[in-house]
Amino acid sequence: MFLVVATQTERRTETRARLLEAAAELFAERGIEASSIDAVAALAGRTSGAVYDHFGNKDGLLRALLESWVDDVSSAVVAELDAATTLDERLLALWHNVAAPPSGDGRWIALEHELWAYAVRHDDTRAYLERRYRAAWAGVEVAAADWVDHDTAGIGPSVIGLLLGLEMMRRIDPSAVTDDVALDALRGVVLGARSPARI
Amino acid sequence: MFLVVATQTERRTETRARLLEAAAELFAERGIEASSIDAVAALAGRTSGAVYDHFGNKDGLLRALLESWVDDVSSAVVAELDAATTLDERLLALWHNVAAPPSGDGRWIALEHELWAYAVRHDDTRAYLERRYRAAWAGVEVAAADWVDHDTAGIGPSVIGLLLGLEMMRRIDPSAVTDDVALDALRGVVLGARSPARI
DNA sequence: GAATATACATAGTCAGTCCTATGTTTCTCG
DNA sequence: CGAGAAACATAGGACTGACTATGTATATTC
Repeated sequence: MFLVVATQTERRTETRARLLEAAAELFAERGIEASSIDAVAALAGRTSGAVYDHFGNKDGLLRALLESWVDDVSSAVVAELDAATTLDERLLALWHNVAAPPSGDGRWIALEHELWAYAVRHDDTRAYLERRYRAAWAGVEVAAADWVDHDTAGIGPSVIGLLLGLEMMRRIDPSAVTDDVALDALRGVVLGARSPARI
Repeated sequence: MFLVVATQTERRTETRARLLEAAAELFAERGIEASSIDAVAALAGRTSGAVYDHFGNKDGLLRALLESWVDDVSSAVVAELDAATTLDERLLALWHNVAAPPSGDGRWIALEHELWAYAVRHDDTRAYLERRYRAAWAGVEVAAADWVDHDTAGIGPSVIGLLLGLEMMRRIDPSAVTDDVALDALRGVVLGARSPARI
């Protein structure tokens, strides 16, 4: 019951890819702790033995998934941002990448939430996620500096947090978070950042 | 090994309260699925038998916890909002109730996240959470209508989402989300809601 | 105050999970 | 082409968790 593939290296590479793909799918859909190694292996068309040979244990699988995944998303976002010219276009591009990701893989945001929930309870994963978010925050602040004419220092967490929070609300009731609602909120955070209260 | 309390009703009432308190504690700290019935019972000074006699199964325990919890938080928030007079004071009161809840129970936001994560995968709990959030959104919109002089329809999900999202970022790195950062973002969302882009 | 009901405790079942040890088939290399 | 290695598969151990069935001490009722 073995695949007949040209070389061992090819077979190993494909197995690794299938396992990571299956893990991403299941982790996003059912949650990390609720997904068993056997279920991941089965979805990949392999058995648990393959997982342990490749990743050692469940944590190794998660770690490998994160590594293979780091900037898939952010690079996709950057590409879309480059194509936009007005502020609203850019903000909408941001939101669409969260709410309705175009690039095949429409589950990354669910995986992001799952990862956050896992990380806040597991210190080593938390450290990893902290680096990741710091980079994302910095990326937002640098990009936003080109969009508006005031200081954008410190708005990274607000923008990323708003995007994730809006997605949470959208998962509760999609009709409550239209593009207009999201756009207004994002514009408010980016533009109103340092403006004094008007009331 | 039985408590000697006046009446059976009293004993039952106290046991129920202790079990719910323990469930809230563990669910918030370790997650719902990661908390065993035995652990909840042990923390409450009881055994699993008590849990099954009171709530039938684990889902019943969660359901009861939610019921007992519905507006504890929102009523606390409303009280603090009444004491505030300026917009910034109100927004800061909102944020502090999320970031550093004063009322004894500093875990409600973690429980809220845990509940959200659980609900998006369990339809019946999701239906419950939907009602809850709709009420919260409406509450925000009604309250905000008194704070600003423009239409606040539709900002409920943005404000709630921003609060939750900011708290997520704060859990990753507390120093990244200062009161000022949160206040700026909230002000932006509330004030800039329907204003046209200025750039 | 005996019979019954109540409020739990105790013991045990069954299924699921992570992981280890070992087997088997295919590939690789001299 | 034969020996060894590589890439998995298989079997099983040890544990945990939800849930059930039953036992027992306390309270209530007649």
